[in-house]
Amino acid sequence: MLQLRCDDINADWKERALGLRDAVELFRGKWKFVILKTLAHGPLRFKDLQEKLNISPKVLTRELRELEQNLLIVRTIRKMKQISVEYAVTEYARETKWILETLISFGENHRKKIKAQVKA
Amino acid sequence: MLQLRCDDINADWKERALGLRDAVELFRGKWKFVILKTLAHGPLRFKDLQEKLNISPKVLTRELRELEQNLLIVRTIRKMKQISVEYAVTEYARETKWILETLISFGENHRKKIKAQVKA
DNA sequence: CAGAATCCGGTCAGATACTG
DNA sequence: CAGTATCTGACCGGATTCTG
Repeated sequence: MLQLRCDDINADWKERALGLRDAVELFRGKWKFVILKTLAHGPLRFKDLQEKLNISPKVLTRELRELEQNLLIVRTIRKMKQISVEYAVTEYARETKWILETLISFGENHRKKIKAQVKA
Repeated sequence: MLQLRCDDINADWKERALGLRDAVELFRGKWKFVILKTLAHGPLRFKDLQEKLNISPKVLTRELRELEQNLLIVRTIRKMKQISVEYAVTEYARETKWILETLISFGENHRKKIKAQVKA
């Protein structure tokens, strides 16, 4: 929790900034969106993801953990001859699709605007 | 531009991921939202911002530059006895308010969901 | 005043090698 | 197979000092 000073009349939106950060962090970084999209076609194992995305195991592990903690994917272990771990998107992840779409279209428009400005 | 492999049927959303990144980066970090909110009350000089936010000059400079490049603020130099540089939010910044609000409320809901899950 | 330069500790993405 | 361990180099936020 951020410590606020007495003369700080902005306490309310400093709290709101935390909500913003949560949302931003959720889809931040190079991989989260890509992983979600890849799993949208159907569940995949660790190895499959690694090969499809060309990502190092350490990074993949961390990204998967974060997505799991945010309830966007589920991790299920299958005891075969060889251990197999399957990752799948959750219903909640599908419910978040709208905000992803919102962000993407906003981002694309924004990019256009910046480009136009640079030329002008 | 990302290089895509032949077997890659996902070229379209790899491009869309760029839009997402633009949007996410726009309000990322510790300061951008706070600066925008602070300037929403009216233009301020570098020094004012520095004192209000208790931020180091290097970081403040970088954040202001990024916001300026993204057309969210404008920088105007006033030649007084002492040089004075004023920063103000743009109309475009006001137009982006809706997406900030969207992200914030989504983030707050998400936070609640995660907390509830942890307890359960 | 507005910032640039420098130094710092921490985190991040990635490559690589190794383990149960 | 599904990761962990280790090391790297880049970047981030910050403190401090210096300059036009």
